[in-house]
Amino acid sequence: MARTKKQPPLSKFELEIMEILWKLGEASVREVQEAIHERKRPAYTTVQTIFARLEEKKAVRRTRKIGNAYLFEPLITQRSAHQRLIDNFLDLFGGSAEPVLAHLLDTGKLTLEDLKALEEKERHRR
Amino acid sequence: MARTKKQPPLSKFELEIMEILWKLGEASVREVQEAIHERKRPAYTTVQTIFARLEEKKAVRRTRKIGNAYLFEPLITQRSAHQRLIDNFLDLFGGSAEPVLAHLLDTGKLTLEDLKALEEKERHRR
DNA sequence: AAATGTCTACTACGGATGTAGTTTTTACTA
DNA sequence: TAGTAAAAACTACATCCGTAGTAGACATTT
Repeated sequence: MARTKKQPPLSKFELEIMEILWKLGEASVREVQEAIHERKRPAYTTVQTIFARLEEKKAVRRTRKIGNAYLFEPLITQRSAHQRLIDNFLDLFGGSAEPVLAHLLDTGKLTLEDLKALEEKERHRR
Repeated sequence: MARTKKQPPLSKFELEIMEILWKLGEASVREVQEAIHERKRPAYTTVQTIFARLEEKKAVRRTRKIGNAYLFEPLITQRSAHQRLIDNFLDLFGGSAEPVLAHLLDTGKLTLEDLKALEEKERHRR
């Protein structure tokens, strides 16, 4: 079958940028940079570099130019990116979710109540 | 309080080596290298390098020498390493497990039955 | 049009990681 | 004890990532 070119993974910071872009829909480097909480706001050119890398990775593309700045939009969905992240992570644990869940329960990160709530939601979803 | 020195994270490959070492308990570089399925078995010196890095990270230590080879043993538990991995991962999703779980359910990686089974186990565990 | 501000494009750099070659040491063997 | 095999120790290197500086282009404002 026609394989869709496999996307390279996004790094933590690249993902943060994408999260903002998914929220804004279309934005300039400046807008994204300023959307980052000032405590952790990196230099403008740092964000620019990330955009360049996201472009290479085909995760975003330039749409149009406003003044002398480009606007960008996502080329991948939040859902697919998250999916990829989760899959990669699960791979570390042999590919199945169960051991991870067990761990979450074991450490109290997930409670019986959480489980029940999820179950309820799941039941309604279908 | 007396802080226990924070361990640096383990990379994917470092973790794979650790998994083998946890299973073997105490082993030489050679033993670990040969325990890797030949399809993905790296050069002996590659494994050696990883052991050196794991030593730096205080994840393993040399115990004794057999012939001219050292034996190594884990200094950290599998549990703690997994915990760290999971925590780091959850950070990507805002620190809580719920969105990840939702995703797993959404994509069928986790079913209602899985949830119920987990719930049962959890109930018994306490 | 000249000055000023803002943006893009390019370059850089250190640490982490996967990967392995080369040199030196060590231990067993003939 | 000299030779050889195996391991240790050291060195190397490309790629990714976070981080940002600098030079040159372009747009907006006097």
